[in-house]
Amino acid sequence: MTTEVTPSLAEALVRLSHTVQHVFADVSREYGLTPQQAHALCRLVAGPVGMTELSRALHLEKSSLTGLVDRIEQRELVVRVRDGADRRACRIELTPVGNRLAWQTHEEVTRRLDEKLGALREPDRKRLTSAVMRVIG
Amino acid sequence: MTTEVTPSLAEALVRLSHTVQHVFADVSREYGLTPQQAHALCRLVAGPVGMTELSRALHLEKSSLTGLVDRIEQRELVVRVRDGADRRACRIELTPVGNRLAWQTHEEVTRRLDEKLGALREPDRKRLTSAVMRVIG
DNA sequence: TATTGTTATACTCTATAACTATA
DNA sequence: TATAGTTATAGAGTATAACAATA
Repeated sequence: MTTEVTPSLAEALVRLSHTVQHVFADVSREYGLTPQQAHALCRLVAGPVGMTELSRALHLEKSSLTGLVDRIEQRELVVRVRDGADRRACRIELTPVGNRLAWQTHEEVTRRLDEKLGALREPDRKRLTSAVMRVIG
Repeated sequence: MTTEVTPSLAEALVRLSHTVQHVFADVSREYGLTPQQAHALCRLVAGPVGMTELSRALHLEKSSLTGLVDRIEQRELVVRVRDGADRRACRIELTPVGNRLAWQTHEEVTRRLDEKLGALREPDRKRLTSAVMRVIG
């Protein structure tokens, strides 16, 4: 007889995050991206940002981001656009190809997660979404 | 005027999982571990497993796991124990030090997430937990 | 002085392909 | 033949420290 213990919500969230990361990794890979590259591209869909802000969003040191952006820029998925007002700064912008790839990745990740959420009804989804939003601020 | 769009539940879960990863990375680091090492140690708390099974649990190629285990074994957080029955195989076991570190990491991650979950009332917690359980199977 | 971003360096993580030893 | 695990290799991700240019 197996003793099945219901985990705490926090524990469940840790496991969820690993599951989501695996889905994210699988999808990224199918589109020829590393998970980190895909994460950066998806963040840029919301609009161009500077290196400092992007590094904060991705929870990375700025110096770590330099190489990451170098590689996706070499693949022409993003461009560094010099800031007109502040000559130290730049904005990282998606190219049309990068934008398409970001959306495709995002859609496919969402689709696979939705599959797993299949049985949930709309009122429950709404409630859960707002609960999650409260947690992540 | 900003147009605030409510994300889908799947999108909210992706964002939540990034938040959890950041907490996990912070805590791991404070305990002198990489997130990957911490993940492996936490998985081993459930009991010793072979390389093949551990690589499946961590969503890694076996060959990637070899180095990861090498490094935590050098730090005496785990040991490779040869399997008596199958001389090709081994079980990865936590040492007492590794076990303590795994628990500490787990507890601290849980504590920080619980802080963020503070805003959530019990009915929401229960519903969210069961939705999350459905996703992670 | 503070901030933006890069470079240099050293490790860690990861996959692919080829391999050894055992089943 | 199939499975458990390793090695060799190459590339990507990451942090720290030091730096250049600009504010």
